[in-house]
Amino acid sequence: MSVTIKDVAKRAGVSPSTVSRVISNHPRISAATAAKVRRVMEEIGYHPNLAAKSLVSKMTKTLGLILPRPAEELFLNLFFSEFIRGIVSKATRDGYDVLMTSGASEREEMEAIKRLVKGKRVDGIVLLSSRKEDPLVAYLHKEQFPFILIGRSMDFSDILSIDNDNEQASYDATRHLIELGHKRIGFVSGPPNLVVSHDRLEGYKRALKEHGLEMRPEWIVEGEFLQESGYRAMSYIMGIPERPTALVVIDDLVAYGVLRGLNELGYRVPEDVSLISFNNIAISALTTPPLTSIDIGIYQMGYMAAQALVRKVTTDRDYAERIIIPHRLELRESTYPLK
Amino acid sequence: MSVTIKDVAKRAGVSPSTVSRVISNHPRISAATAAKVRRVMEEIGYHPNLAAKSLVSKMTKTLGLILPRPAEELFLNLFFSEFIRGIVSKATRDGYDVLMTSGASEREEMEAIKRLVKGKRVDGIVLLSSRKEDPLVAYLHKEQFPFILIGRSMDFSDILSIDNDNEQASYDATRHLIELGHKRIGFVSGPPNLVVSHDRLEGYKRALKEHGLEMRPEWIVEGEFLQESGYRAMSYIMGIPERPTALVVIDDLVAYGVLRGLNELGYRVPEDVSLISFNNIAISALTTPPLTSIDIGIYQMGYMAAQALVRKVTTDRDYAERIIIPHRLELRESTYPLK
DNA sequence: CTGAAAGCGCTTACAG
DNA sequence: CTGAAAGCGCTTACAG
Repeated sequence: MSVTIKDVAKRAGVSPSTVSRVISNHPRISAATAAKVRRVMEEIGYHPNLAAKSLVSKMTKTLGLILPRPAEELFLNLFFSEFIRGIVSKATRDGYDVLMTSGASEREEMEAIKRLVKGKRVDGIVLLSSRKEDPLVAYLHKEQFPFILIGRSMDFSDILSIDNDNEQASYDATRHLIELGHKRIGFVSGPPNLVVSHDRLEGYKRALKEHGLEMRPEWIVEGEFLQESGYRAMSYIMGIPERPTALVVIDDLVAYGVLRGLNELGYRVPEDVSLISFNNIAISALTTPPLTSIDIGIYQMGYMAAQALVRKVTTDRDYAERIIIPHRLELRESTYPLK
Repeated sequence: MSVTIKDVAKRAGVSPSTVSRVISNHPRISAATAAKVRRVMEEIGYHPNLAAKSLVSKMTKTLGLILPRPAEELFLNLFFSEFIRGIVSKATRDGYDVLMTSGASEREEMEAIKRLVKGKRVDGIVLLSSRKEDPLVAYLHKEQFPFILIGRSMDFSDILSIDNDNEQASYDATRHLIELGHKRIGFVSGPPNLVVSHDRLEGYKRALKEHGLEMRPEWIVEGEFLQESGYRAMSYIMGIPERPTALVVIDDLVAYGVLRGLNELGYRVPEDVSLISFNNIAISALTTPPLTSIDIGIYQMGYMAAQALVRKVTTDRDYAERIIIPHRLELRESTYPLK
């Protein structure tokens, strides 16, 4: 009923094999034949059936993407679309589509991934999560299925991953405050079990140490990637006798909560407290005052992830690497020289 | 090399046909046979090859999603992830995956869609755009390929689509301001060629008319779905001798710009100007003051879109309908009784 | 440079 | 209730 390779062959007066070879640009096809076949394909509107193609070629030209579960999505949600755009742009450009699935629980997630892998649904997988002892990572690693991890694995060192240098980024953020003359600098962190929280905290500590500044445990608060978390941290941290004059905040959304908290307590930003945060999502330019933020190149991360995964999928050799996306300080009005 | 239906058959001592029937829950299979086959499948880790399955069944169990082009994405970007979540959740629950593609230009977009349709890559398509005279809509309509449009088509009345009642939503927003005692109410709109701008403007007009209030052309400003657009509108609209005391704004992000503009001009919200907007995206609760906004049920729209499309794909009969997602006023601090 | 044939891993009438 | 056979639309050694 729909147009197949046989219809083209018949009409062009060649065999199906030849049509197939024209499609795949086989070198040993005469220019004349190729031209004729192509003309016929155009005429009768032929499009290859991808299922048939992938059944025999074992390639799907598809990249799989596991959506983070709602509970974990909070952090990702705000730059998710940017990230997706990066992945899909590059994938499409390279001739790949992107297939998304999700699972409501860890078990469902695992089933979804098995379906993709065992069902030969995709050629490679992008993993947005980087939990400790992640079972998805362990599974894909064991199966030797091509995948790329966004973030950093704490369990395996030989997997393809893409990340920022979060330690250095946080060092740079802290140094920026130090250069403005701040001596008492606090850190509003995220969940302590996430690698990104850990790395950013380390960078902060190193910057203080290298500049001979004091680091007090009470200046460091852990929390969630939620604005409420930043909000709540303020009533605590601003009640300390020698309170910080500047804060490094794990994420823009958290910084937004910090901003609200400070406002309510009667502090002004940046006059009373300077604020620098991470991720540079859309809202950071929109707050009052606009937030100085470390841009982590979200779109680029998606784009590069697709690029690296396609390369891994198409080249034979074992390919494990850690790709680092550069960060950049976006200076806005929330940071201010200490008076 | 990978486990196929034949391996299962051999090991279970039945024919491949029988295994296939067990997988598809064919009614005339004895319970004993089914149990035995299932056990073997479990034992040797069998997963059906989806390409083979879809080659013969003509079903892909996949929904296609065309990403909006960057240029048009501005409006969608902020609730895009929410929408995707809705689609993917429901699709996954119904056993469908979601395939995303994009095209950098209109031509590329059309090619992408043809590839999905002709290549039998997906069973149905979700279209996020609803431009006037949209060639994608026209193509899918002509091909009779199952699809659902987010928004409203101006060209065809017989296509499956999902939308808000934007006219009524805007009526409700305006009436809210009227009930607070406002008499001079302005409207900050979006691009005039978008259906959504048109519908919301109409609702605003109807509310004013029904309540016997004056409607002045200079109180209506058209623009883009950008915060700069709202920002710029303020220097104009607040310079009018009899300026509005309240504004209906087409989108939260635009309202954010309005807020900034009013701040700079020395007006306070809501004391000097009340503000209500649409979409209730994440940032609307985070502004100062938080914005009263019409929630349009973005997640639900995605969820219902997937549901309706799956139904259309799985049922034979011709199925064209306009689904309306209810809206809801989320009252926050940007609207205020007129003093 | 091109064709005939086998096969990828499934499903589904047809027959029993 | 179950099996043998044909076929979905491609690709790819093999042979010429």
